[in-house]
Amino acid sequence: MKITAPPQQEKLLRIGDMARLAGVTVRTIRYYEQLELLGSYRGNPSQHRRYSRRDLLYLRRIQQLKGYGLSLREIGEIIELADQDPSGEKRRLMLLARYEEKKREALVRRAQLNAYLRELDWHIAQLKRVGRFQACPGQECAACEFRPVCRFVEAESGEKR
Amino acid sequence: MKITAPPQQEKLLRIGDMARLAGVTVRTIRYYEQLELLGSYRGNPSQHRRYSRRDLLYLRRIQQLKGYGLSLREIGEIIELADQDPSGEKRRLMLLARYEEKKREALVRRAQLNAYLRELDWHIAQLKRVGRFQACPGQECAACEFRPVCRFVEAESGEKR
DNA sequence: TTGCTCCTCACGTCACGTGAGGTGGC
DNA sequence: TTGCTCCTCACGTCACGTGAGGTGGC
Repeated sequence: MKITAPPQQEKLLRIGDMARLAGVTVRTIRYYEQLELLGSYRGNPSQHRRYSRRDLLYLRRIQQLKGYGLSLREIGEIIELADQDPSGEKRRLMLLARYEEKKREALVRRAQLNAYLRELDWHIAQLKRVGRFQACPGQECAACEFRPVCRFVEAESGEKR
Repeated sequence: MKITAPPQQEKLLRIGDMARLAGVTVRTIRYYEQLELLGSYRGNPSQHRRYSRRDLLYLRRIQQLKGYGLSLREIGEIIELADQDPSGEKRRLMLLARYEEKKREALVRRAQLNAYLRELDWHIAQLKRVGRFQACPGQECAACEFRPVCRFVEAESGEKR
C-alpha cells in the first residue's frame, strides 16, 4: 500500500498533524514510509506529504501491532499478506499464530517480571539493612539473612546456554 | 577496574569458558572490555585474554544489573562509583535510588503487560469468531460484540504526546 | 514579512551479531 | 599434525534520534 488514493473532498493532514494524532515523531512516519509500511500522497505543488484519515488509522494499526510485540518486519509481512490475500483467510491464520506466539512470550515475560520484582524488593531491603554490602559476595554470606533468596552466591555452579 | 591482578595459584579461564559459564557470547565479553566494564589479564605469551573467578563474578554481576533493567552506561557509573568510593555509602544510596526507580518502572511495565495480555486475548477471540475481520474498523463496528474493549474504534479522538 | 513547518541527506545510538582473514595452543 | 579457539578489524542490525543546510506555506 504505497500510494494513497488522491483526495476526494477530505481535507488532508500534514505530517506533523499525523505525528501528533498518532503519538509518534515525524521521523518515525518517514521511516515507516522508507520501509514501505506506510504511503503518502504527494500530488500537491509543494510535494509535501499529505495523509488521509485512512492513513492515520493505518499508522495507528502499526503502532498497535508494535505494542503487541511485533517487529516492523513482521508487521510488513502482515501488510503484504493483506495486499495479496483479499479473502483474508491466510492473513487471519497468520495473525492468529502470531498472536498466540506473542501471548506465550508475554506470559513468560510476566513470570520473569514478577521474579524480577521480588528480587528488586529484597535487594532494596538488603541495601537498607546490610551494613557492609560491598563485601557481597564474601565471608559474611554464610551468616547472611538474605542467603535463601540470593542468586549471587550460587555463581559457582555452571550454567548452560 | 581495567586490569585484573596477575594470577596467584588459580588456574585462569579462557574467554570461551567465561562466556559459557556466564551464559553470554564471546563478543559480549570483548564488548564489555571495550566499554571498560570488564578487565582481563594478558600477561601470558600468547596475549590471549585470561580471567579469574573474580572476573566471572564481576561478569555475572553485570548481567544481573542488566537483568534489572540498567543500561550499560548506568552499570558503568555504578562501577566507577565503587572505585572512587571505598566506604560504599554513596554507592549504596545510588543503587538504592536506581533500584527504587527500576521498581516503579517495573510496576508500570507489569500493569502494561497485563493490559496487553487482556488485549491479546480478545484479539485472539475476535480472530476466531468474527467473520469479516478485514472490515475492521468499518460499518460492522456498531453491532460488533467486541466494541466495549476495542481501542481501534476510538481512533478518531486526538491524543497528546 | 516573519517564523513555523517541511524537505533531504547522513551520521549517531545501543548492544551486540557476523563475517573476513589470520594466528596460537592442546 | 589437525582442528578448535583465539585475535583484530570493520561492517551490519534495529528503530529510530539528531543535527545540517535549505525551501515552502500561512
